[in-house]
Amino acid sequence: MLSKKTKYALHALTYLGKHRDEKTVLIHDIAEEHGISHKFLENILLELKKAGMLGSKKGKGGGYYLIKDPKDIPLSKVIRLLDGPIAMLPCVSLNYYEPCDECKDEATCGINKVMIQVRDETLKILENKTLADILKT
Amino acid sequence: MLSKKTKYALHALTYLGKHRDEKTVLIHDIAEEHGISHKFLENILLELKKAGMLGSKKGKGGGYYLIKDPKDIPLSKVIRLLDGPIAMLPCVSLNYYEPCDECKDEATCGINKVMIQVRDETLKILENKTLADILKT
DNA sequence: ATAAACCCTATAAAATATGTAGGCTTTATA
DNA sequence: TATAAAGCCTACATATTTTATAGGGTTTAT
Repeated sequence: MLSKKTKYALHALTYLGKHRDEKTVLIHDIAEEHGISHKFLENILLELKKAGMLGSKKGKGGGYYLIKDPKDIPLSKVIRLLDGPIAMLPCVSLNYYEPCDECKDEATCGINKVMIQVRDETLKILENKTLADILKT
Repeated sequence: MLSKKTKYALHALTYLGKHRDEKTVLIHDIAEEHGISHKFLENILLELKKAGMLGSKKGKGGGYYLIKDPKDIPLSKVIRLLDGPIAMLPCVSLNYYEPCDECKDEATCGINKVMIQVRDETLKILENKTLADILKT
């Protein structure tokens, strides 16, 4: 399951996407809209900023804004940033690969094979669906 | 990511599948083969038994054995039993549905829509792939 | 000068996952 | 029939991760 961090990030991005006409949006407003702790969300937005998805303006009258076109923010990127691996096993993760301790031989592991399939089908969706798709509805 | 519990369960089932010729298999042997704590695995096998996948024989000379044909044990069943929901969000889980706290309206939530797709593609694999498929390799 | 707002790091609290302990019951067999 | 082997069961302990909070720093409009 996605962590709250990731869910909050997705909601925040959605909110920002819906308010692109405004110059900036306050953390406070996003937090209130979705009943999220202000400070917790602050950390999340900071991460999104560091990852190059958001820009910010400091000081009075400041706030956050989308720095990219929503269609250029794939959901996979958001999830990986906040949650880490998308794959169900470390041994099939493309971005966070690690061998499984309990596995004797990856090459002949049937579990590995199935989870590669799951990973590929999942990524097929999450790398192609973007913030723009979420904003449509 | 799958929990160790689930991974251990899958490995244990695989082991049992590979030793169907023997009447029973000891927890000890499975634990040793994969470097798993004996007592932890004991709890897991008990769950698998209660779920009707395994049978056991008590007392001296006892042990566990597969009670079903491997092709009748879909991976989705094992994962759901040990890990719970397969879906990425509670609001799209078929077996463990719950609304998301931070979501204002599920019907118009774009995140929800995408995650339904991911769920469906994932289940298409995990409900059709069985222990038998894992045993093949 | 002041207040509003983001920036940053550290810590605390809560939840979950992982692992242990220990006694109980069942059963083969010497 | 005593013994040892093996699963059954429940509760507890530990470790890890997630979620949240705290508090001061920096920037900027007015």
